[in-house]
Amino acid sequence: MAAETEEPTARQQAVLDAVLSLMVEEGDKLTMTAVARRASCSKETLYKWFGDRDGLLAATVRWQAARVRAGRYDRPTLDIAALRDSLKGFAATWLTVISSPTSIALNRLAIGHAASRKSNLGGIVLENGRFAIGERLRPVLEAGREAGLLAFDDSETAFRSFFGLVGRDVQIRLLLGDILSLGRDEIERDAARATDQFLALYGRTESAPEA
Amino acid sequence: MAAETEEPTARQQAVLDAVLSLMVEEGDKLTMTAVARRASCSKETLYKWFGDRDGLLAATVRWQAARVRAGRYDRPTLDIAALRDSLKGFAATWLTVISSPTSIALNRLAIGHAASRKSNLGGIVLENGRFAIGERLRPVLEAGREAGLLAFDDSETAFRSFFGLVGRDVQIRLLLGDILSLGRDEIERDAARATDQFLALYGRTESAPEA
DNA sequence: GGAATGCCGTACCGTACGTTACGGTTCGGC
DNA sequence: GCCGAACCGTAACGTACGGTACGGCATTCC
Repeated sequence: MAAETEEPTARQQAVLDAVLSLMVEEGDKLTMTAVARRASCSKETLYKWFGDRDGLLAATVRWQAARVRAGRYDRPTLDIAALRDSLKGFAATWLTVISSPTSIALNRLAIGHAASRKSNLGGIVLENGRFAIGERLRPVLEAGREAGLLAFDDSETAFRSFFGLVGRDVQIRLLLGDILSLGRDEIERDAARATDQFLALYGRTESAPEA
Repeated sequence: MAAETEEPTARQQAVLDAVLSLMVEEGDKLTMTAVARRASCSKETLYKWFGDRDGLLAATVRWQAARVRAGRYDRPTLDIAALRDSLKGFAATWLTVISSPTSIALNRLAIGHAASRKSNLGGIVLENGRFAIGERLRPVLEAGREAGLLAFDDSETAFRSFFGLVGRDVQIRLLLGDILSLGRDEIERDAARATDQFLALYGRTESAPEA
């Protein structure tokens, strides 16, 4: 019922964190009874606060999304080094997010829910994941274009190529249960590689094939 | 119990097709009773043939995989035009597969199963999807390198970049329920773009940043 | 022709889980 | 000190579904 738009109370946040931890640890044992036990609250309270199971899950997704979105990025820059750093930072952040156990569990849940029709968790996850990062990266790309550092017709197309170069097969493999440990070093290296490749494709100083 | 390695009988194939159709149409209503009704067989037969629910699902995944794997590709080529065509063909095939309702439903199922531990459908899907196409593309890439058309240290790394340029955000968006219609024209265009970008990054005649 | 086998349809069983109900406890306001 | 509200813990209910059992029918084998 609540948590539709308003901020959840501290106690409710604790409950949602319990859902997240349970989701990560137990995977599919995400039963209302288990949540109540983990959060040390009664099922009656869960239903009073969140309406039903889907409401609880939706609130959990939103709660985690709000937490991830906390990361901020500075305004568009001008020289190529700053642009590269900015892109690399985005790439590293994105890789860190999608390889985190929380993200994996959350996406699995949302994808499972997308199979049925009700309560599109998938939409919420997309809105706060893939689309949110796209919206945040767009001004960077367009500033790069205005500064004569990048060349592209459509920023969305350019972003999607960047997205592909960064993520490659990582997310789908993790979601399907592949063991794919991404350490900090590996993420940094992959982020740098993806950024260099993107600049090779869309940078003004290099060859620039059109999309 | 059966269908572990041997080919399923015609009647069993009909059952597995029923599972697939039900999976695509109903999403999560994939109950044993529903399968039996759709396939006009008894539940007893289902359990006799496939052991339990997971066995049925595993057999279904294998059955669909065998069908997809039917597509064959000619041996490595030598000139740049043939290489480009070959890559473009792979890209278009891959996009067609991942955007098909069957693939979406199957991957959703496998991802949901990956949350729990038992019976890794995820492994089977990975093995017959992502990894199978990688193995098939590798000789093409290596032939291209030997012919002096491509430059890369590790064919796996090169392939993963190609994979990212082709798929981008398509699969995760579809899995999360985003409406993203990929027509034949769009697939052809995307495949061509991804191939050109890949060749720009790894082709010998262009700039070749190292991975 | 009769027995056996394979399979369909359906009824049945046990369990897990979402949801509700209720008794007991804590706590803020008067 | 008393009242009501909020909430915890747990019991109880209804249902959905995986899995099993059984009666009937068709086909095949002797």
